[in-house]
Amino acid sequence: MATIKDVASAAGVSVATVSRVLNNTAPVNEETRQKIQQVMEELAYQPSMIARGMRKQQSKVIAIMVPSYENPYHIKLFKYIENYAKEKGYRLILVGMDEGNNSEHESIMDLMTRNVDGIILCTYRGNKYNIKNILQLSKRLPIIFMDNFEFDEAISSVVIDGYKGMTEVTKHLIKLGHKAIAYIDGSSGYKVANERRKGYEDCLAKYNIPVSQEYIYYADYEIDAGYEACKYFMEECETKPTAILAANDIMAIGAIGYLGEKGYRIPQDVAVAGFDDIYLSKIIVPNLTTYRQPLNTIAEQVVKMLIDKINSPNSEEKQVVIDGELIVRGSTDKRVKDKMFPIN
Amino acid sequence: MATIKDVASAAGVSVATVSRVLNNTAPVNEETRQKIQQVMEELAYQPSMIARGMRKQQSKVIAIMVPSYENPYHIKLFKYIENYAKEKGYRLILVGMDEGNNSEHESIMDLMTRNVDGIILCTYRGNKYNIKNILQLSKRLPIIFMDNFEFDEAISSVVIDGYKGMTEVTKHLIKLGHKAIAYIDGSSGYKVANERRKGYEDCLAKYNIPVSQEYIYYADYEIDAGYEACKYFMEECETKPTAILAANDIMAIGAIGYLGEKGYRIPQDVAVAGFDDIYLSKIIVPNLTTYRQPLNTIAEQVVKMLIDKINSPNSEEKQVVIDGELIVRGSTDKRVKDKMFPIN
DNA sequence: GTGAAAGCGCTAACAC
DNA sequence: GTGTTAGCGCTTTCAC
Repeated sequence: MATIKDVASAAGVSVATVSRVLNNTAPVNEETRQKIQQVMEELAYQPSMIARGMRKQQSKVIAIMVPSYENPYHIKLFKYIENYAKEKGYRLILVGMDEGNNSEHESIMDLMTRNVDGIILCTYRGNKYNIKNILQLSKRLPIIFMDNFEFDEAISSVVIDGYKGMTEVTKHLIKLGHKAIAYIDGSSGYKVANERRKGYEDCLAKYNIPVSQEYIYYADYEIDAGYEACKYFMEECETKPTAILAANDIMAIGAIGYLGEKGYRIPQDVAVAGFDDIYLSKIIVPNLTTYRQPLNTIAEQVVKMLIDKINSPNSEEKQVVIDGELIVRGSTDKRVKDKMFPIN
Repeated sequence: MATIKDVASAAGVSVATVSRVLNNTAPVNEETRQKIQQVMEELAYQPSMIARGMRKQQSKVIAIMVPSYENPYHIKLFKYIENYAKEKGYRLILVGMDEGNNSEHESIMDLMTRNVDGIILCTYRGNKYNIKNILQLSKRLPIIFMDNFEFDEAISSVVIDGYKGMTEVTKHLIKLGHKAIAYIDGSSGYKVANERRKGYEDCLAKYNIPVSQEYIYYADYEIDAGYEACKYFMEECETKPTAILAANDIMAIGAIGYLGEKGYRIPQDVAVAGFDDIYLSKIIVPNLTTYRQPLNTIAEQVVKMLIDKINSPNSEEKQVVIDGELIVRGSTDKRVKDKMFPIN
């Protein structure tokens, strides 16, 4: 790779001048500029982002940390965020937290040694001690949380309104006549999961349906857990539920897998609903009723907030809550026909 | 972030000595070493990878370029490769080529400005002109191709034996009694796609089944195309096929989506098979017959080859071909029962 | 309008 | 066994 020095000497000017035309940072004689540009062409010169970053102490890259690569929800989110970030001149790097034993804290430190300008933290699953640590880090490195876990201190976050969303889905099930509605919880103990479950519980209560602990299975957002949860409901519960609601789509799909294997009809025997609206919801048969997260809006918002924070580190922290939308499909309402195409 | 200079002055030594204990590059007095390590602890010092990379002209990061983020196949591959790379001290960055109009060439240039040490090119879809360009780049930056497109020159690549694989799947269908077997092609024109299709064609020929152009639909590896292809076969072909074979799983799943919508029974009315064995194959009902790519082996191989190439840039290029395995499931053989769990 | 030079954080000669 | 120094490729004062 040609360096700025190569360009300078080939053009018979100093590196400073080359830098000036590169960055439009000071007026340069038109002729000289032409000459320099021409040389840059010839040498196929590309400025080293590394050197530039080192000098300016910023890299124009941001990282997004997700719990795992397996859930299409996060991959899709990554894609949207990458698009918005690109528009603003930032590259994105994806960090999955499922493999190895790296804690969020370690990963963030690692990212800092690579000069990332900011981080989008998509799920925090560490312990209380680590939370303190991360909050500490967030004083030095802009971080936007997408997990609204309970804090003493204010942090910047953008989340969907899980309480409201789950209330809507539950209501939908109740309106359909269900009373025995089981719930597959997410990673219990964190606010996102708690909020969603509370939406379910409060909605039941509102319609005078008792909330039974037997009908709540504490899982981890993964597909296999959805399968296991459903197995538990159908094989262990005194009265089998007529509807199963999961804290995310992927677990709902696990549940559908179990029901399919055992020959239950969906939704006639058991209705199933999820949360997220990943594309699998339209692939699975029957199509999955769910609560759509407007990923595009979320992505736009989160990128905007992060970049604002990068540009003015001392601006105050703010919380943004975004609304989703109930999507009714065949897994709860048999009148709705499956319609896969187009998927996107 | 504390710098090496901070550590040095806090420990009362020179930066060189600190660097020595950091890299174990020369003997250091035990007491001094202790002192330095203690100071590093206190300051939570982490060496800047950027500065180190700048100095050593290498970043310890490799990039993997994939056609899109939508196909779980590539995401899974990314995950495996990331694991092996991590073992060797490399970080991975993921670059999807589907959005925006960046060519492979531009993306590679961009990556070079960020000092990536090597690239895994998972699919090449540019034109002939660009191929020359990329081959040129591969002289300066180690690249391993996972697409075995036709070249004059030798390049390093690791690919699965698509010809053999597709032959096996086709044979399986024929053994089941099918004669009207339609084929959904991948991105036609590239060797991977051509090889797979040829496997299908040659196998038909071997069993004296005429190869009909009507039964070949040229698609693009995406799910929607699989749906469209199937629609074409079932609505336009004079004699409807009794089996549909797709160049990858995601298209097979698109086809299943169409068949499901229209009420065809699988495999009784139409059998469907794919290629890859992504996890969706076990989620879809009925489970998909496919040809399993041993991603773990592939990942290990590709990382090894890339790192070898990084370490000795002038070693000769080599091609590695890996075998897969036919996986028979309910989408072709109704005796095989669906079994989703565990998914991984 | 342009050049010389310092410096971002690190490693590696080279000297002692 | 340790310190001094040059330099990776760039940006940015500060002179002129």
